[in-house]
Amino acid sequence: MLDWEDLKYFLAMAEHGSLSAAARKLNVSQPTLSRRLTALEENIGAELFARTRAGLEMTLLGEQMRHHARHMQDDVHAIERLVTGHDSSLSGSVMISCIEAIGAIWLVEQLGPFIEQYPGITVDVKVDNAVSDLLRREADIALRMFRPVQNDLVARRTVTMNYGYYASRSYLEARGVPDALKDLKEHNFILPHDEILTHTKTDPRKVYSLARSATFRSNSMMALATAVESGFGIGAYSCVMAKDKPDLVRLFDDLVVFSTDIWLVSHAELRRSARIRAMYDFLGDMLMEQSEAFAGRFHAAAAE
Amino acid sequence: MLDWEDLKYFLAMAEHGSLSAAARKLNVSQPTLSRRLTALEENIGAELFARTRAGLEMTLLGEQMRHHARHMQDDVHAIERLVTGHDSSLSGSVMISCIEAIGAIWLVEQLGPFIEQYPGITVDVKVDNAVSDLLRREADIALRMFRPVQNDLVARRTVTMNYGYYASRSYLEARGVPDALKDLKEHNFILPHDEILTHTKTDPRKVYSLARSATFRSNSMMALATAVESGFGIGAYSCVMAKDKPDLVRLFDDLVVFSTDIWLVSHAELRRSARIRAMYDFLGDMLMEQSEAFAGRFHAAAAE
DNA sequence: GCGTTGATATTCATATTTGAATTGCCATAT
DNA sequence: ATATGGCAATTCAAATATGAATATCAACGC
Repeated sequence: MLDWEDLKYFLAMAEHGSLSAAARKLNVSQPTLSRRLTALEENIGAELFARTRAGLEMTLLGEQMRHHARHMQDDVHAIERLVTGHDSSLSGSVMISCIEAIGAIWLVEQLGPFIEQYPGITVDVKVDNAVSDLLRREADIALRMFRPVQNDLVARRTVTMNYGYYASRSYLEARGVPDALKDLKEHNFILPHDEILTHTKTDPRKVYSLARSATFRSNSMMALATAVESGFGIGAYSCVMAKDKPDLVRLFDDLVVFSTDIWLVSHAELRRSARIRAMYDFLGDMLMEQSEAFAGRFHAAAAE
Repeated sequence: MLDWEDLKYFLAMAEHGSLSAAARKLNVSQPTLSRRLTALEENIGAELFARTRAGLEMTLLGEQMRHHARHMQDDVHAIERLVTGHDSSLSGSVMISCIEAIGAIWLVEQLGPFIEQYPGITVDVKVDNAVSDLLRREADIALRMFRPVQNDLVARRTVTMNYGYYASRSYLEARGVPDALKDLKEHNFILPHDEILTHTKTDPRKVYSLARSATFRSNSMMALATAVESGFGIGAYSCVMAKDKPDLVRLFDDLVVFSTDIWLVSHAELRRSARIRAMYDFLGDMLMEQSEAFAGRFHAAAAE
C-alpha cells in the first residue's frame, strides 16, 4: 500500500527539480527526502528519478505519476479551504495578496484599525507581482487589477485607481511648470515598462507618446514613484499615494493618465471563515470610503 | 501543511466507521490511528469525528472532507495502475477474482502449468461472489459472467459454460433413470436460488418449473454440486466440472439447462504489465482450449 | 444480573525516522 | 589549475512514532 505522504514528497521533488530545493520547501532535511524517495521507488519497484549532480531528472513513469499527485494536491487544497471556511474564530492568520503599488504602503497603512480591532488575527500581506492562486491557498484574499476568471471565486469591484502626472516641487522650480501637454517634449520623463500596464483602462501609450524620451524607466511602480519624488522628472503617480505627499504637484488640470479598477477577491469557501470575512469586509469598506482619494478628487475637494 | 498520510488514515476511518476496523484494514494498530486522528484534528483545528462507544461519528466537516479524500484515493489507485503497468518483470503477484463456481476448483487445477512456468509470480485467487472492482485494484484480472460496464477495462468473451442435468449413479440406481423431462415430477430436485442465475442465457425457470419441488436448495454452486454428487437428487451441474466425475451421469440427451458466458477482464493499463499480461493470455488460451468441455460436448467426443 | 463483545484511551518499552554534520562528486568561474 | 557552489549520499545520535498489553466503558445476550 502506497504511503500518501511519500506522494506529497514526490510531487515536491518533481516540481522543484532537486532534493535540496524540495526539502527547503517542505521544511524537512535533504537526507530525509533522499531516503523517502528511495523507499517509494522500492515500494513501487520502479525508478522515478535519475539522480544527477545537477538534481533530479524524471523518468517517464515519474512524469505520469506527477499528474496524479498534482491532482491529489488540488484535493488537499480543497480540504484546507473547507477547514478554513469552518473556522468561526477570530484568530489565526489572513493572507492578502496584492501588487506592490498598493500593498507596500497604502494597504499597510490602512490596516491599523483592523489590527487594533482584531488582536488575535495575524495579518500577512504578500506583495506579489505574480498572481497568487487563491484556489491553491496561496492567499486568502487578493487585491487585483482585473476580474478573476477562475471559478469558485467571489469578486467585487471596488474603487477606480487613477494615475495623474506629478512632479516634485524641486524639479518644477528648476525646469519650469509645463502648461499643456505639448510642453512635455521639453521635460524629463519617467516611464513604466509596458508589462505593468496590462490592466489599465486608458491606453497610456497615447499619452506617453508625447514624451520625448525617458529619463528613467522601471517595472516597479515603487521605483517610479521614488523617481518622481526625487525630482528626476515628470511621471505618472497614483493619486491616492500622492495625497500625503505635499512635495508633489499634479499637472495638467488633474488629467488622468490611466486608471485601473481594484477588485477585491476571495474564495467562496474561505469567506465562510469569520476572520477572512472580517478582513474582506474591512477592506471593502476601506476602499469604498476612499474612492474619492483613489480617483484623485481630493484636490478639488480641498480647493473648494 | 497537512500530512497526506493522515488523510489516508482519515478516509479509512470514515469508510469503516471505527478506529479498530480502519486499523485492521490499514495494518496498523488502533492506538496509532487514535493518535494520528488526534494529530490531524489538532492540525486543522477542528473535530472530524465524535468518539462514541460504538465507534466514530462524523462531523459535518468530516463529511465534506471525506469526498476530497476519496478523490485522492482514486488518484492513488491510478498511480498504482500506472506502476503495475510499467512493471515489465515477471515477478510479483497477480490477483484473479472469480466466482466460487469456477474459482474454487476448476481455476486452481488449471493453474499448475502457469505456476511451473513463472516461478517468480505469486498467483492469488480471490473467490468472490461480489464483483471486485478492477479500477480500484481489488484484483488484476477477473472472470465474470457478463460484459463489464466500467470504462477502461479490457474484456474478452471466452467460452460458454453449459449446465446439464446430472445425478449420481447411486441415486439413479435407487430411483431409476428418468427417460424424459416429464418424468422429473417423480424425482428429488436440487435447485439454485434465483439470485445466482442472474447472468444465465437461458431462462432456467422454464425448465425448473417441471420439477415437483426441491429436495435441496442453496445459493452456493459448490453446495449444489456437492448435493448432486452426494445423491440427493437431480440437479444442474456444470459440464466442465462433471468431466472428471465418473460417478455423475448426464440426463436427457445432454440437454442444456442453462448457460453463461465467461468473460476475461482486466484493466487496460494492467495489461501492460508483463506478469498480468502473461496470466491474461494464459487464462484466455486455457479457456479456449477447453471450450468443448465447458460446452459439455466431451461426452459426445468420447462416445465417437 | 452477569459475562461477553467490541469500542476508545493509556502506558511503556522498542523500533523507526529524522536532522546535523560530513563526505564526495561534478560543473563552472576565477 | 584551483576555488566555489550546488547537489546527493552517508553516518550517527536524538527525537519520534509505533505496537503489545492493559484499562475502561457501554451495549447486548442469556
